[in-house]
Amino acid sequence: MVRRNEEVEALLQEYADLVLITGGDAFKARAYEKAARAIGSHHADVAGLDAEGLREIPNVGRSIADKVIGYLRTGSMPAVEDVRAKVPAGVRQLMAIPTLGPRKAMVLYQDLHISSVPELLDALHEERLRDLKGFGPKTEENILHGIDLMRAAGDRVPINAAMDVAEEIVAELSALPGCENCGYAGSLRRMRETIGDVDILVAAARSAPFMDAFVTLPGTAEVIAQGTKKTSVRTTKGLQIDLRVVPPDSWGAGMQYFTGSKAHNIRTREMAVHHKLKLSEYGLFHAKSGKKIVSQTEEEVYARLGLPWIPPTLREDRGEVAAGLRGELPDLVTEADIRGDLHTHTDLTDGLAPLEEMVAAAARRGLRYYAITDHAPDMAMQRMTDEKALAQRERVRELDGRHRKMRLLHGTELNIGPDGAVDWPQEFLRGFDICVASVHDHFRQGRDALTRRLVTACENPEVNIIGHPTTRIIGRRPGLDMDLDAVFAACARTGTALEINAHPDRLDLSDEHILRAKRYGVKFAVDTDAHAPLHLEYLRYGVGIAQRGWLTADDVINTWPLTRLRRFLRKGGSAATSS
DNA sequence: GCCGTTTTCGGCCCGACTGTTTTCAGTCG
Repeated sequence: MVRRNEEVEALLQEYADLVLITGGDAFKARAYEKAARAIGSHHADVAGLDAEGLREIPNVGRSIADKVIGYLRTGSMPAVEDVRAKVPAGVRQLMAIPTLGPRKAMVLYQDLHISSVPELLDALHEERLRDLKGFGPKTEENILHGIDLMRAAGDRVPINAAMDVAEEIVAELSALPGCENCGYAGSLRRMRETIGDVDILVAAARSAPFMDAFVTLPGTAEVIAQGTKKTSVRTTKGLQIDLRVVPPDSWGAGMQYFTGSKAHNIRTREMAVHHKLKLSEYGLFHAKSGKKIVSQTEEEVYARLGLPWIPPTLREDRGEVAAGLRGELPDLVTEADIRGDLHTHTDLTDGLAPLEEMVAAAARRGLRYYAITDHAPDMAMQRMTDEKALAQRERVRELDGRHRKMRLLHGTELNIGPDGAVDWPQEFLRGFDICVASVHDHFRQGRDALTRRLVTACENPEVNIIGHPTTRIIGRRPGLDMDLDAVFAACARTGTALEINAHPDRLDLSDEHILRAKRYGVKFAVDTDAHAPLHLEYLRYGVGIAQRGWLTADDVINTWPLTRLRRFLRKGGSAATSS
């Protein structure tokens, strides 16, 4: 079963938002936010905890523990229901618009009775916001821009949300008698950064039992269509899921077809036509006789077209077919290749778990090395100091060696200031094993200044990795406007790696940027940026994006043995060219 | 509402930026 933590997290976060919208105590809202975050990233399923167990989660006290227990028992939380009755759900949706917070959302609702994004757009076009206190022309512009950003993300969901649902359904359907094969296909299998709808494929002689089970799964809000070959539902969270059942011997052709992409399928079908064949979801057939040739596995289908099996993450019609024909498909990096995580946090700054817990979780995942990179002092809210960093280093050195197979690196995530300088003087930086450097503020400096800023950071001899290089937040904040080619060139020249941040809301760099950067000879680091042990699992999404960027293990520094990695970390050493 | 080598009350991640004001509220990280 899916953990109930996410649903409890969402509920507590909603309550926190509603407290703010209704002008309640900001500290109380903050308390609920912190509890929501802690529960969402707690390792154990809250459904299995009693009040005492819940209170062991940091930032969960008596009041919230009791509310959660009540909710898990009855399916409702009265405090939330009360405040929901006062504020329409749409008002909270307004807060999803960047630059629109709880106060402005409340003003819009109270003064203009606006409680949805379309109503807000109408009001904007009718210039009804002009008279509101605190709303000027720039506010209008920012709101319009924010709505555009949200629209661009459309109804797509982050990949981890889709993955959780898909894996749950695959597990359920796989357990049914008669299931020969079951898996997810579509953009999820291709590891796109966001997912529009989830495609599940089953191979079975009879489809009815699967269709019946599918529509009655918990979480199904609406059955959009139900047939013998295809059934579609919408979940309570609004995600559409299509289930297709194919005959057992059509499994391979079905997976190939439903995995896509559309452009890749057009390319492969053209090749079939060229060979006087016809490719469909049921198999590869002789065009004239209609006689089936192959259909059981993807490998067979590709082989009959003269191609090696093409990894799903490459199936975007970006040259994978031509590369396959030439026998030049890259040997893609896999999750198993990753030996270490080079960007992680603890509760010394904004992480949720103590150093010891993060390290233990990393060791359990079988990592061979692990870097702790808490925030640096220039991010004022994190309250980092020299003393804290040094004390942490001492603790890291003590812990190092306790996990026999995993070495620890002590690092930091520096802030790249407006001029490209970072938090600490060089001498202090030299004490770290590894330095990630990231942009956390001044996002709108202008293209030239931003480019110079990143290039300057690369040129710092102590900076090893540029963290979340564009700083985009998917669906919320566009990437920095800078000359990426200049930055990529600077990384290659200085021996600075670019991060592929695996957090599902970031996935930064994106696949297209990776493809571009690789041409400069840049090296990459696939990191989780974990703020809790559970986040270490995000690695798979980072690896997915790396694969979509055609990266091999050699391109990714945290697949390397530690000795080679250490050489790379001494910038100017020869590691970047040797292998 | 949570929390405690400043403890059971009184703090709570702090500072900067933006856009609106004309001294500051709201938003963000």
